[in-house]
Amino acid sequence: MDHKRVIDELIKGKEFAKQLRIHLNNSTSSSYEVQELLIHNILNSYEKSLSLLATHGVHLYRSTSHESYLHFEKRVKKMESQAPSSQSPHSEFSDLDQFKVPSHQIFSSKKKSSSDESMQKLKNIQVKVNGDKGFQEALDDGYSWSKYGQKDILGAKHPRGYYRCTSRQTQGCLATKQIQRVDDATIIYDITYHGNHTCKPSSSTPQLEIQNQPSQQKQVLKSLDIISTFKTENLECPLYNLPLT
DNA sequence: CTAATTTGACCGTG
DNA sequence: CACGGTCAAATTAG
Repeated sequence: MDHKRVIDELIKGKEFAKQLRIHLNNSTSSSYEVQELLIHNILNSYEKSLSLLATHGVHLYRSTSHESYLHFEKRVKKMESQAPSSQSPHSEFSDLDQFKVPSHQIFSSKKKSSSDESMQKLKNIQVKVNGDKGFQEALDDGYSWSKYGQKDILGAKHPRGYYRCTSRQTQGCLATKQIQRVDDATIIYDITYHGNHTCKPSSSTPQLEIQNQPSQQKQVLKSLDIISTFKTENLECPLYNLPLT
């Protein structure tokens, strides 16, 4: 249920913010990286919440770089102006019920549903990574991916890599992801997941998950190599009911 | 040798 | 028509 997910995300964000406050009040034991991680996670919670609210590809909110938090207010305004329908910029999230639209209704409200393919979920998951080890983990997140393309993106220094699940042939798994290095100084990769895996994770590397419980301190502190990897949720995808060749 | 990646062409979308 | 995503031939890795 999207309602619950949004609330979970916002709770996460709140917890991250609390942790950040603790870290800021205790500057001796707090590294810059941890602080940045917490900020990053807070923003991620917002982004996830917003993309949940912008349900089902009707409106997609994408963040493009870690600079997002530097221009956070600008971005918020932009997002608000892009936000669907009549939500006030200051609408409380406790008003979530107003966004709780049955999914079939959302689908039917889509203007051009050219094919079921356009219903595919898009998940923008920004993974911040330290060093080469982290890069490997960003590539190898529990599934096996094969690269099928690479593209230079206009403003970006680094090209974007396009990967698809290797079990596309065998299991018809249509999951896809993009990895883009965002910055030189702190090595950040923007990873966008499309669709869900219908296959099982094949790699020995377990998928990192962030639990839905509010207490995630250990998880956060553990993830200095992969600063944040969010669980690829099992959003149902109508595409997978289609016959596969 | 086969499998995976690279890379320019192609193509749809805004 | 430019940009971003995908295809597929060529090339490299295993």
